[in-house]
Amino acid sequence: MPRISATKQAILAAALELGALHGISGTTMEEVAERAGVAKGSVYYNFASKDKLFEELLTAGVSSLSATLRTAREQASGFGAIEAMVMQMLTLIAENRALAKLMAAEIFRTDRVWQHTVSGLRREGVSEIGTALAPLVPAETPEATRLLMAGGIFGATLMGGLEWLLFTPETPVEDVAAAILFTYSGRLAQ
Amino acid sequence: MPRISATKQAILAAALELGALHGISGTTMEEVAERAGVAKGSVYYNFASKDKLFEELLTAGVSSLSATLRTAREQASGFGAIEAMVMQMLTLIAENRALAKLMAAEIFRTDRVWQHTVSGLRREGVSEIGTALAPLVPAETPEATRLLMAGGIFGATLMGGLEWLLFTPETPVEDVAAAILFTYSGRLAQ
DNA sequence: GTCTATAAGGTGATAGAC
DNA sequence: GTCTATCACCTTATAGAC
Repeated sequence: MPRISATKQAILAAALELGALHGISGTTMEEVAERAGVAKGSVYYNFASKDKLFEELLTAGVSSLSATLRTAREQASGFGAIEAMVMQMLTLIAENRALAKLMAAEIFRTDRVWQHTVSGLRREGVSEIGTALAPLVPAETPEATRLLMAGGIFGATLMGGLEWLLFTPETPVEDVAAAILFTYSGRLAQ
Repeated sequence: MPRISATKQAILAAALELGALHGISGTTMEEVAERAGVAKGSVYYNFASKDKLFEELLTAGVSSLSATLRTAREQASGFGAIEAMVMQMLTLIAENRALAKLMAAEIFRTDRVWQHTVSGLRREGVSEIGTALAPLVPAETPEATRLLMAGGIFGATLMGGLEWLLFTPETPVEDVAAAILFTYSGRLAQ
């Protein structure tokens, strides 16, 4: 017995697809209703407001990313943890392409009601990577510096992942991960 | 004698600040006019439409980034070119914080009239970095792989730069560049 | 639970006086 | 060149029938 009705699920799916396409501000509740195959009144029966609707979508995405990164980190050690996190994050992006686009567009917004939610995405993602970096950087490295590095790895994976899906989607995920990880091998700086 | 009137400049400045704060869709022409200290009619006298207004803003930003990266690349060689590009891109982001936020939010949009403009930002940025990478990667590396790496470096710098400005703006730009570049030293993977 | 109809307010854009 | 006034439309949200 699903605790989420078919209608609610259809609305969420419609909102996700449209939001990825036109952004959240660019998506209207009318369009969402039409795409979900229900009337606008039904959308408002299931979600109190447009903000609540998208917040639910984003919250689910944040949880999903956090859990994925944490699991990847715990299943490997040393630099292997970074490798696993990059790989798993790329897989997640590929599986939830629309959600990834939606979140990428919102990630630096500071004026939304769900700001806390999306900000949590970056913070949790970056801090998971930061934790994995701790044993890999010199002992005297300040935490802020480590978080900047983590932000860089997070950003590289996100940008690389979206570029991959937009321009060369036929490339296997392993190759994309390998390309990003190659930059950390030290062979560029030789 | 400026070829751009004071009014036009005030409107562009207002649109930039508001756009960085609320996004482009979230910014109204009424607000832009108010902040610029002119009437809405004057905004429309200077810009044919809201789209044209923001397109002008974004176009200027793209040119600026492209020029900066090209200059940085040409003034150094080998890995030094990557170092210079990261450093100059961070400097540019710091100097044009609002523009950087505006562009970051639009960079993966595919449905806007200025899509071509913003898409050009990423493409030109990534391809400049890709050019600098050519002598640094194994000879048999496909171009697509090299561009994925370049996208990663671009994404790392953008994300690192925005995190820097949002959370630890007192950190000197050199330290931020050093943190990002450290990840390419190979010392993480040892 | 889902629908239709409508309210209430905002938005991009234009006309025409000055 | 800049202003005020206004249009036509769109958007979120709600009321009430079924």
